[in-house]
Amino acid sequence: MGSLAAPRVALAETLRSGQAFRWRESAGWFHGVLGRTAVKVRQEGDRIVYAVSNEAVGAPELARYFALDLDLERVLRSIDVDLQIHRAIAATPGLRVLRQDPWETLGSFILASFNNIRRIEGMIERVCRAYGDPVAMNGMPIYGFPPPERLARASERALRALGLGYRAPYLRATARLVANGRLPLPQLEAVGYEEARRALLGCDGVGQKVADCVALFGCGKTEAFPIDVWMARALRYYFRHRRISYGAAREYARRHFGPYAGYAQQYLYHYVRGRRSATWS
DNA sequence: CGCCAGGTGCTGA
DNA sequence: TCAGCACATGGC
Repeated sequence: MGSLAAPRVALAETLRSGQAFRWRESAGWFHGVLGRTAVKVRQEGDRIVYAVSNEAVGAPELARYFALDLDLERVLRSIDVDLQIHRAIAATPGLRVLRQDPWETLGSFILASFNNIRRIEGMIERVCRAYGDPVAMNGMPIYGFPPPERLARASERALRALGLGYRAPYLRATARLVANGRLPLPQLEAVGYEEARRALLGCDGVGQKVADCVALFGCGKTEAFPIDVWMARALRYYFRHRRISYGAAREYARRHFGPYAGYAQQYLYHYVRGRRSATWS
């Protein structure tokens, strides 16, 4: 058991904000897996208390995962540029953008397309149980996200049997691309947003939105601004009835919010989704 | 039951 | 470049 300083973090909202799909809440703890390590976390005021199944994950790894090195106050000041985002920040001031494993993020968001979060969680859970490595903590079995080599060898039929639907061949094809080294995922953190985005767009089942999600949540590109149906609703605040292409909206957002547009995106997403039946005329 | 979900790929203008 | 369409599945 350990703990680390996490000033003004909103742990539960962050883990439930649709960027990670594997955290489960039970008896006051959030249980998850980082690599081959089972992890449970809980917020106590300005600290994150944690326990791990092995020493591969400790305070440095968790600080990185939760982006605790980032000065959130400064980031929020930089994106707080209009009334809508101001309200979104005020609603959940400790929301954070996680730094997740690029492969798990890529595979997960391929499954997430044109889907709902509840079902996404179930699909990923079944993929992990079928192909992932088991890790255990307190006798509770948890399975890690399968390495690309494992999914590259899975048959489309077997993946479909897990309820992945038409996304099964996409996941398999992209796993092959990564396993063959033709998509150098670990290198994408070091290149610029545009280059990372271009590389990701070469994957089967990856369009603009998924590429932006992976760039933001898995490659550290804080300027990435993924636009799903909820974000399209939030963007009506800026565009009203005007029809606007994905690319034009994304570029507007990057100019409007700056280098941390991705944080603005996460705040707006969480805010709009929380008011799902609100009147945005 | 019908509608919706953190969209993508393909086609035809 | 862009609109229109099919696509699996299950939650609500």
